[in-house]
Amino acid sequence: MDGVIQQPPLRMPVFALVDVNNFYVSCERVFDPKLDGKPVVVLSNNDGCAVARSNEVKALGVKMGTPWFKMQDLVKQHGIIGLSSNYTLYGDMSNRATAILRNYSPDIEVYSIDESFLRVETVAHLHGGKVAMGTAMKAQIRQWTGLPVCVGFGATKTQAKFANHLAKKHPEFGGVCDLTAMSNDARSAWMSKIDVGEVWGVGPRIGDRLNAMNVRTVQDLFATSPATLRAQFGVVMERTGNELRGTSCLALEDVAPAKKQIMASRSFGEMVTSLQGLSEAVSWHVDTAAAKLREQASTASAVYVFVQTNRFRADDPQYSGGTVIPLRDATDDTRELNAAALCALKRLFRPGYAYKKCGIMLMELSVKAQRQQTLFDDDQARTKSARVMAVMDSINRTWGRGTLRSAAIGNSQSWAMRSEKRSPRYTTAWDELPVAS
DNA sequence: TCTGGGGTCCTAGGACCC
DNA sequence: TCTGGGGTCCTAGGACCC
Repeated sequence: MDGVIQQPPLRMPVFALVDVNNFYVSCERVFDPKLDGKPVVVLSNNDGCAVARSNEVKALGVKMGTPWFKMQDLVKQHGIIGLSSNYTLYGDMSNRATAILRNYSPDIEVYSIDESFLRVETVAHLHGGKVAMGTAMKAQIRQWTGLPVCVGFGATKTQAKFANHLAKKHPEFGGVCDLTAMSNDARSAWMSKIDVGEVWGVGPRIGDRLNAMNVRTVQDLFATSPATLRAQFGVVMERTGNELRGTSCLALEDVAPAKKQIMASRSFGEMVTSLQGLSEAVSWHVDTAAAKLREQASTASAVYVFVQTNRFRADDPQYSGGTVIPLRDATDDTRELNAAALCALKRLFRPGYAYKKCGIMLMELSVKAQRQQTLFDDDQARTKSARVMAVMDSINRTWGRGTLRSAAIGNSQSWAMRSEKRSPRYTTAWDELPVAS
């Protein structure tokens, strides 16, 4: 009607969860089609554990986190292919998939490297409905990046997660499942078939306790009263139950909140026994974490450092320790953070141990622009520090991390992690581009 | 020989204050 | 012999997520 402002109808929220199947393995397969149909695992740093498994490997019963050396029998029997993780490649592929999703809905939360939530209630009709929209996203991501995804729709994030699980595990959905379009009977039937441990927010511990209460399936949890969940498990599980029943409690976080702490740590490729070796590794971690700190325009007021021996070698003498150094002034200067970290390390270090791992955490972060001035502030020094850091970040952005780094890190890096089976950085390094022949 | 790394939130309990 | 009540802040530990 002319002259009348039409109020949009109030719509209940609808969330979509788009998730790449076996993400790391799928990235590898995009560039090496010979991996298709073969059992493939991608290994954690140091080529330690399986962190991604192809369906063929899952079918062999290999669990997430299984150490590579413990699956050598299966590797020989079934020809499992193990690849070192290539986070540069995965990060770039993730950005490409996310860019496509942004064209479908402006309300998007990039939840992890391989999953995004979207609010779709105001845009799904543009694509002919939710399932049609999901199918279109799936096809476009496949065509433009080569990655396979599944899509789940629900009235809440927890429901969307569940719908995504159905889409992934049950071929009859064709990779796209809309829980909001199901009849109550159909929904309960599916929920009755799935283990309660699959619900988002139910981990191994709570899963066991729920089982002990005879809550075994998703439907059982659906039917458990909020009061019971509150009394037995607390507010988080109460919320999970409400979400499962369709009351949205978890909002879409379309702007990522700044991190409250930033951590960097690694196991060593070889054991480290000297203070010098540990110092180099700690400085390396400070470089990494401080770059992230500046990226989110924060400063840190404390640095935590920890060291550990190899807890899996029961016969070796064991030692682990950590300590926090508070800083007088909040800072984002790598050099100041590093000085504090090395001071902490000197306190922690005990000779005579074979160290396996160390790490640092930047804590008590605050927004740089709101930094508290202190009595002894030296503005000139601050400005100079900011310039040095800006140059360092800019060089490292262009030429790759570690191009310009603290001298404290050294060049030998005997502690560096193993990564012997890494694929090329096909999309981000000129000299590693794929070649068509 | 070989066992990942990076986060968040909640709760309970103690210290301390008035 | 009797021994308050309410509140905040901090920390450690436990649970979860990918």
